[in-house]
Amino acid sequence: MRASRFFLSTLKEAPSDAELISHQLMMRAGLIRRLAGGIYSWMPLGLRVVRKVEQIVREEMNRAGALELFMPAVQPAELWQESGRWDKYGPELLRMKDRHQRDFVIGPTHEEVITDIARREIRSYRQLPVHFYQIQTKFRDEIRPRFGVMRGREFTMKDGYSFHASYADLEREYRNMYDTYSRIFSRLGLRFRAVAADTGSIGGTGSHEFHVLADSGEDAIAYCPESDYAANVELAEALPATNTASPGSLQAMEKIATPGKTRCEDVATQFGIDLSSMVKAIALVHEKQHEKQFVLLLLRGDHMLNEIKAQKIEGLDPFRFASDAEIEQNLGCKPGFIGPVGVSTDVRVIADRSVATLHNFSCGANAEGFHLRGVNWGRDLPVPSLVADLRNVVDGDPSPDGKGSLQIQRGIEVGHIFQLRTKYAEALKAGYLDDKGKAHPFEMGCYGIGITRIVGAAIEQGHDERGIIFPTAIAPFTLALVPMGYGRSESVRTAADQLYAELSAAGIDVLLDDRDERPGVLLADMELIGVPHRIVIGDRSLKEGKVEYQARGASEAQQIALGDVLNQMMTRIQSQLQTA
RNA sequence: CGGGGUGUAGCUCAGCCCGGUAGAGUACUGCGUUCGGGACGCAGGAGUCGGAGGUUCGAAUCCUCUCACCCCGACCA
Repeated sequence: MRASRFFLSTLKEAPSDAELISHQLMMRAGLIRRLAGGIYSWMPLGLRVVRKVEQIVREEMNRAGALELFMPAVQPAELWQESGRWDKYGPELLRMKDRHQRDFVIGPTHEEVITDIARREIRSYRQLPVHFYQIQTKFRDEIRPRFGVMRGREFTMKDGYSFHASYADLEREYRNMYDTYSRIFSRLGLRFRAVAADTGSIGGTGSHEFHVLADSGEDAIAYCPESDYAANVELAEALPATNTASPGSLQAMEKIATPGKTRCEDVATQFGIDLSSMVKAIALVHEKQHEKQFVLLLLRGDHMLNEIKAQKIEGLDPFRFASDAEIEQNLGCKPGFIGPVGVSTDVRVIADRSVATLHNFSCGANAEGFHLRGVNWGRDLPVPSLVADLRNVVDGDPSPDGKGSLQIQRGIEVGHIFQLRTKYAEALKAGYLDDKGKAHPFEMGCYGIGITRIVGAAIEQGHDERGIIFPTAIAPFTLALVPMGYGRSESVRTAADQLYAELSAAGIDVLLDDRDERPGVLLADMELIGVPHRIVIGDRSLKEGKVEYQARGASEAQQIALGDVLNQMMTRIQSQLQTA
């Protein structure tokens, strides 16, 4: 491609509403343009990246035996009502009516449609297993779309669904997909990690997420460097403390005035104690039909509540945070000073494992402006009715597999695989006949990859002060030819044209920057848009029959003889595109 | 949904407090010089001042309503 005939539209400054670095760079490089909140156009340059990602995904899915199809983005409400998600999905599901006032949705996912296809098409165990996938536009009406393409409302996703006659076969395909995904992200040139995940609202049992590692990631991953344990912190178990050291001497419980100190940090500072000997009480209300139960969850001051873990506690699902009025009514005190000491037996108290082993701790006194210190279980308050794992793991916690300690790293979720089992097959009555003529629901798996999010994630992972550094596999152009004075120097033009023809003929995605701009502009643009390989052609080195090569992100350029360019570039590029 | 903020040229922003008919940088067009790291000079084009209503002789500026976008909040004990 010649830059003079392409559409490069770079900006010196990013729009002020772009906060994430990848979003800013995508705007500056002219990869995307915003149409509405969370909705973006892919410009020609950006589309090239998307297509390369799609192509790799497609190749690996096909290689793994999955079959591509293409389902409608617009889906009738009936299917969603049948699966029960018309009511369950909430406002994220974009609904609309057609001219006959019939309800439709713009698909945020396609379990219903694919299951409908399967129940119509698949009758016999002999047709199984089968795995269908598509690369489609999805729409999820996020409350707060942000971060550009990373958390947009409209996005492209590869979603695949597999159907099996047995759980064992589903497990086989699940492992197959685990391996396929690992291969895909390796080929894309991304640093990633597969982690055990919560199955979330979609249901089912086994589940892994694939995260691109980046500090700006929205998810936290707990992993153990000494083993291969890795899980989303939502899921990672916080083990009970092992060092049940003797309490030493028990202090007397005292009530101390702490006016205005509503936060654990403030109280710990006043008391001159560590945050880890504070106990914070989180007031919840469990409400289900006529039941209404006021609950206090106890956590150490330095720990965070894990709502997913709490949800799983018997008798807590569903819960919500208590209102100020409910707190006063049950504890006789404003939030900020509440605690577990002296509460009515109507209040259910659940303690985190790390709280249950504390001695001489401090907490709210259930009196405005007062906290207690020197509190001890059994003496000052009853041992909690339930001790559970309620908190997020933190850096340095023991690994659940018992092999060392955990570290926390941030990641961007770009892939997710699920064992759905028979959830949708049962809801939509989709099944097959076995060799005895007996009917069974399908065992299903579902496998997603966020295609457009990958572009953002790759930039989060690869950039510097000059712009994007794309991995070779997904760069919009693989190699930039930058002539110094294309319009002025006959020899430069000849050499550039010849190299362009040669490299293009060899199948390399070359961008010849023949624009009539000053050298600084050309170089800056090629760096901004993230072309990983660059050859500068100028009269200076051309006199010695040489050009300059520099990898994006490398600190120095090197001279290459004109005749060696093709070979050297082929070798370099090929080595970076090696399949995992 | 609750709180805060911002809407002025394609982009970044000033002007608003204190009303007098719109500016800078960048980008764009033409000419000239320049040309291995986002050049310079001259000349130009470009804005319903988010929208509606009101106050006023006069509104980007003051008032009311409205729309859009952004940020924070859903971990607070």
